[in-house]
Parts: sequence; structure tokens; C-alpha cells
Amino acid sequence: MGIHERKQREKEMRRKQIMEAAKKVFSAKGFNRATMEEIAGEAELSPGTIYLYFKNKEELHTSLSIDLLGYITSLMKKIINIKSIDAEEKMKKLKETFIDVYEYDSMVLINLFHLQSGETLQNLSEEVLERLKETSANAVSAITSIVKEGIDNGIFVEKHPVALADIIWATYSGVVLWVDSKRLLNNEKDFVRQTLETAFEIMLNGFKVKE
Amino acid sequence: MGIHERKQREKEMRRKQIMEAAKKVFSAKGFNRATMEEIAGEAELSPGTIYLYFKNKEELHTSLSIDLLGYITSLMKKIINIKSIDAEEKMKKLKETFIDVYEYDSMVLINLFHLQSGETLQNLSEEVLERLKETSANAVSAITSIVKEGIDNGIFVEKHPVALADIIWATYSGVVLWVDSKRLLNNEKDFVRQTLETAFEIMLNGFKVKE
Amino acid sequence: MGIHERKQREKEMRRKQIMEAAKKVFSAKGFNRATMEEIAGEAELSPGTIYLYFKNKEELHTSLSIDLLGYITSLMKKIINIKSIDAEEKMKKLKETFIDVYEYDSMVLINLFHLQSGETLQNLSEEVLERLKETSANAVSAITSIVKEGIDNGIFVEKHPVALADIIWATYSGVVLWVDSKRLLNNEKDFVRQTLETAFEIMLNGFKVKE
Amino acid sequence: MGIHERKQREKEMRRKQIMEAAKKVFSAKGFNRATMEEIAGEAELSPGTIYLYFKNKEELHTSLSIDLLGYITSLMKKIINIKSIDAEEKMKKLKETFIDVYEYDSMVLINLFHLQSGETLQNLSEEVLERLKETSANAVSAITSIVKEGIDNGIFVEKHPVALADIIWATYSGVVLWVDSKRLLNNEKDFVRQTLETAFEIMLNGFKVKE
DNA sequence: AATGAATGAGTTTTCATTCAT
DNA sequence: AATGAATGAAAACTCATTCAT
Repeated sequence: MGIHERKQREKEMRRKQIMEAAKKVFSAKGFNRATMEEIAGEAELSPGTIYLYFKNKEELHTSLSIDLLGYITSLMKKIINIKSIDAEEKMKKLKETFIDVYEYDSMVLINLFHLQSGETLQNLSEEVLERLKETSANAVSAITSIVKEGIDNGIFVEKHPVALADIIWATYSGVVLWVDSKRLLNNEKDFVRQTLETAFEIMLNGFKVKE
Repeated sequence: MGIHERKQREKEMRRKQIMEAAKKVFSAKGFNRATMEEIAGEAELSPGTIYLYFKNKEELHTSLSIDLLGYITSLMKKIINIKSIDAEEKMKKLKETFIDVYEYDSMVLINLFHLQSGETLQNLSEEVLERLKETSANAVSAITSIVKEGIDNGIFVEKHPVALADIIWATYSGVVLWVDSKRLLNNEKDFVRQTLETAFEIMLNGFKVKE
Repeated sequence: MGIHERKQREKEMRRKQIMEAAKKVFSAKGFNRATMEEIAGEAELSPGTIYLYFKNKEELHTSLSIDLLGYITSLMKKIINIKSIDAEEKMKKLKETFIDVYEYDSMVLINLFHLQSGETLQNLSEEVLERLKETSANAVSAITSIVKEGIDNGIFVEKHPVALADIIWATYSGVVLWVDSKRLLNNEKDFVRQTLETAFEIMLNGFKVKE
Repeated sequence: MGIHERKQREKEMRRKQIMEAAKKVFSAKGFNRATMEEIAGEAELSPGTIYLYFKNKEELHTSLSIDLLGYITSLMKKIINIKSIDAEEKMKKLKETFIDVYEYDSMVLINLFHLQSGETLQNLSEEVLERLKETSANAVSAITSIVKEGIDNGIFVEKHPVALADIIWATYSGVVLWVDSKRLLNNEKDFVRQTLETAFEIMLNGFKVKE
């Protein structure tokens, strides 16, 4: 391993370290009330250092989302590549993946869905926006390919695959946000898992061609 | 009309006037970048006056959402009370209402769905939080009653009515936010209408008991 | 009683009513955190009405002090006029009066002594300042006359009567403020009475010519 | 000198620089009319910087008082430690010290005595309040030790030493405030020095056991 | 590369006071 | 005389970001 590679790797580790700290603080305080100083403290670095790795607060925040989005997409790609099961089975696995991700990192997932806001998007740099678009498009296209397979095989109703993929994704984000807000408003238990289960069951049922 | 009633009415009009101005400014700038001074200017009032009618910026913002939520609920109640149609028809009308509301006031609707965030909820006064909870519960209970009718009549699958109502609402908010963010990210056209159409069609299909 | 006199009397009563309310609120909140609106509420009047009777907040506050100062002076004058006792006895009665006043209305008395601050004095109108000066001078002159009698009769040491009167007054205010602050700082019991007793005893002892 | 020590020293100097500026502005304008911006300007710093060193306006103000109080106490401790003189002589030196301090920094001294107000005390942080209590207790205890010596040696009357110390301190603050207010009210000359001289003479006379 | 002290623009909010009714 | 809605100036304070070291 050359000296350059080691430097590169160290740099990458420092980035992760900052993101890990940011995740904690954003989760605890929300975007507005989290301060760069606190994130720096959590990462055991100085505020100035964070700016060597991230252009600004907004982009640090968005980076967390992009990361998670990429991770979800990678999981979905694995599902797509399974040869032995059909689209309906893949949809079921998709549902399970969604639930796993929620349970693994609910706060960042919630942030990710909140990112879908004009106010936030307008403040991002061209570059990060580009990365976000790309990662987002990848996620949708992964879902799309599953849906397409279902339509091609005559299992799913004939709707445009992208439209169906959007609906899957929208339902995912909608359920996560909605049930979370019910939890906050009414001190209810966390019903995201059950609600996602039901939502995807209904959706899958709705997708299927009726004989 | 007594003097007291006139005063009361004037007061109510002033509130509306402020909310109208706030709606404009929040829509144009988003919550954070909107300033109370600008809202005051838009309402042709002084900043101090706003504070006679709303405790703070957060609550002014939330009031817009509560209002819209109450409006949606009132529309849903009308649908519920139609005697001549069954639950499936009512669901279709619900979808149409949702689309109408989106087209009538998309910005406030988007705000409403963004309200579902811990950061925002934590800053509200007990009183406004209570009003929000109540209005929100009313909305869900309206949907629930339609769903319940469908289940009772053997048209819809036997799932808990509240769960299904949550899914309807979550899908509504998810689609609105998701398609809006796609529009912002990719400069796409506004596909909310079509996507809602499809989403509700799929959902309705998924709700129905198969013979 | 003519109509004019009745009006006059009503006006005076309204003033008292406002001052009574102001006393409560200033005592509870301190000058800065007391608001005119709260005082108005306490007096069951509107804010505007207060301004018909007092030029501004500062003067309303000062009026309370002037009133109390005038009351103390009237008590002192009674003592002066007692023919049957000598200056030493009068000093003792003075001490008792001071203690009584403290116990009757400690908050206003504390305010009165805090009034001795450049910041406050600079904001008063010429007229109220004049009344304050006059009332204050009356108070000192009452004490002075007792001291003078003592010096003239050879009971008290030969110091200038005004200087001694100042010291009496300063000690009174100093003890009241100091012991009150100790009470606030250390949650001590209220030792003003005992401390005043001792202070005046020491002072009287110090005043007396030694044989 | 290590790098850490130099940093520490620089930090301390910056604090002093801010306090020096604050002293000027508070003296000229009084607490309420002084603005943080003006203090910052006077210190040739930005407003934000002040908040790196002092939590808020209130605490910056109180810090000035605590400093002076600590200084007075250190002077008193020196007096206590003089072996060659008795309590009566020490009391005389105490008086001189009090006068010196007044002449050295009358505005801060006046502020210090005004600090004795519930309104102010209630806004301080636990930490600063603690420091104030401690410094204040030290001051009283210094005086107490002188008084105690006098009582033990049979020179002073048998009163409780703390009570006598309170009276000394109360008289000091009372005279300073009272004479200052007379100066403001009546444009009189500054008679604090003379009045303090007389007050302490009287008090000392009063303290002494009569043969 | 890392630091962290300093910046200073920017905004909410308060409340004494006024004045049309 | 009384009201009380409206005013609007005024200021404390925060915190993302910079840059000299």
C-alpha cells in the first residue's frame, strides 16, 4: 500500500468519524438545533476541521442521507439479482429490507425523507445535489426493475413501472413519517413495522392482476 | 349585531389577514428563511401586532396547517354522510378530494406533512399541540369510518380500520412529498395528480376482497 | 360637597387603586419585569387609563416611594412634637418607627432605597424629581431636628446635625438592603429587625457624649 | 512558559479587557441603558466574542462586582494580619480602606451595592451566584474576625461578631448609596469621604465598652 | 492537517406608549 | 374618562463559517 493510498484511507476514516458524530447529534437535536460545535465535540475534533471534510452544515447533513440511500440501494440490487424467485417474492423481500433499514437506523431514515423539502434542496451545492439525484435515481431504478419484471411476467397490473416504483417509495416514506409523527403526538408505541407490513401487503395485493 | 360580536369578527378577520400573509411568505421562502418582519410587511401590519394574535413564529406556521387539516376533514365528513353510495365509491371520492386539496393549496399541504417532525412538534405550546392532535385525530377518524363501513359490508379485506386509515393518510402524504421532491430535484413536471390517482387505484384494488 | 370635589375625590381614589396594583406587581416582579399591562390587569383597568394618572412607568414607581417617604416623615414629625421626652428617647422612638415601617411594607421600602440610583433618577420628570427632593429633604430635616435637639442639650456629640441625620438614614437603608440581600443570597431568615435594633443601639451609644 | 500557559494568560487578558470596557460603559449609562454592542465596541471586539467569555450581560456586570469585592477582601485580610495593632486600630484602618476603595472606583462600588437586589440576583447562573456568595461571605468573615478580636479583648461591646460585621458593611453601603443619591438629587458636592469618616467614628464610639 | 478564537450578520421578541373610538 | 388594539424601536444573543497560527 503506497503512502498516497494510506492518506486516502485515513481521510475516508476521518469523514466517517465526523458523519458518525453528526448522526448522533442530528438525531438528538434535529437539524436546526444541532450545532457544528457540538458535532465537532462529539467527533473529538475542532469545528474548523469539519470544514476540511464538508463544505457546510447542510452538506454534512445531506451526506448522511446519501449514504443511507446508497446502502438501501445496494441491498435492493442484491434482491434484484436473485435468479430463483419471481417479482412477487422480490417485492416481499423488498418490504423486509425496508423494515430492516428502518429498524437499523430510524433517525437517519426519517431525516432522509425530510430531506424531500424545497427549503433544504435549495441550499445544497451543485455537486452534492448531483450525488443526491444520482443516488436517488439509482434507488428508484432498482425498485423499477423489480416492478418491470412483474409487469413483463404478467403478474402485476399494467401501469408504468416508474409510477409504481414511485408509489412504493412514497408509501415507504409516508408510513415512516406518519407513524413516527403519531408516536410523537400521541406517545403511541412505534407501529412502523406493523404498518409497513400491512401497507406493503395491501400494495402487493393491489399490484397483482386479478384472475 | 352587538358591539362585542363586531369586535370578535374583526379580530377573526385580522387573524385571517395575518395567516394569508404568512402563507405567501412561508410558501415563497420556507419556514426558516421567512422572517416575521416580512410577514408583517405583507400583512401591512407591524411585527408587534402579529404577536398579539400568534404566540410565535412556530405557532403561526402550525396554525396554517391546522386550518388546512380541519378543512380537509370537513370535506371528508361530507363524503361520509352521503347515503346513496358504498364504501368503494366513498374511497374514490376521497381520492378526488385529496387531489383537489393538493391543487388548491399545495404549499400549505406540503408544510402540513413536514410538520410531522420531532423538531417542529417539540417547540409548540401545549395548547396548539392539543389542537393539532385533535384535528389530526379527527382526520384519521373520518377516514377510519369509511374504511370501517367497507370492512363491515365485506367489500374491504379484514384489517384493522385504523391501520388502513393510517396507510391511506401515509400514502397521501408520502406521494405529495415524494413527487414534489422529484420535481425539485429533477425539474420534472408536477406528477402529483397522476401519481395520487394511481396510488389510490392500487390501494383500493389492494383493499378489496377477492372473489 | 360640590360636584367638583366629588370628581376630585374620585380621581384620587383611582390613583390609589392604581398604586395599590402597582405595588403588588412591582413587589412580585421587580421594576424591569413588571409590565404596565399586568399592573393594569391587577387594577382592573386598561393600560391606557394608567397613563391618564401617571406620566410613565418610572413615575408610577417613584410615586410609591414618595408616598411611603411622606408617610415615614409624618410619623417622625409626631415624634418630634412630643414635649415630654428628650432627644435620646426620641431616637429610640425613631428606631421603633423605622422597624414598624419595614415590617408594614418591606418591599416598597426596599424599592425606595433602590431608588437611590443614578439610572433611575436620570429618567424622572422635573416635577416628580422635585417632589422627591422635597419629600426626601423633609425626611432628613425631621431627623435633623431630633439630632439638633440632642446636640443643643449636650447629650449628643458635637457633629453637624445634618451629617448625623444622613448617617441615621444611610444606616437605615444600608441595613435594610444588606440584610435583605443576605436573605436572598443565603436563604437566611429575615434578620432586619434584630439588625436594626443593634445598629441603632450602637449608633445611639456612639452619638452620646461620654462622661 | 508552555504554550498552554500562554494561552491561558491571553484568555485572562481578554477577560480583563472586556471587563475594563464594560466598566466604562456601565458607569456611563447604567446597567439597563448600556448595550452589549457598545461594550463590544469599547473593547474593540465583536459582540459575539463577549459571549465567549461571559454568559450574558447580567453575568458580565456581576463579574465586575465580584472582582471588586474580592479586592476589598484582600485588602481587609492584610489589615487582619497586622500583629502590632489592636482591634480599634484595625477598625480605623478598615475605614481608611473603605474610603480608598470608594475613591478608587466609586461607580463599580455603587453597582456592587445595588447588586443587593432580588431582581438582579434571580437572573444569575448558579455558578456565578455561588462565586458571589463565597466572595461576599469572605468579606463579611474578614470584618467579623476584626470585630471578634475586639470583643475577645474586652474593647468592644458584647454583641455577636457577625451582627456587628453586618452593621459595618451595611453602614458602608448605606452611606455610599445615600450620599451618592443626595449628590444626584441636589447637585451637592461628593460628601462620601466625610460622611464615611463620621459614620465610622460614631460607630467605633458606639462599639466601645464604656468605663 | 488541525486548531479554535473571533467574527458579525441576522432575527425573534418584548413592551412602554399612543390615539382613534 | 376609558379603552385596548396597534405600534415599532430596540437589543440580546446565536452560531455557521473563517483564517491566522
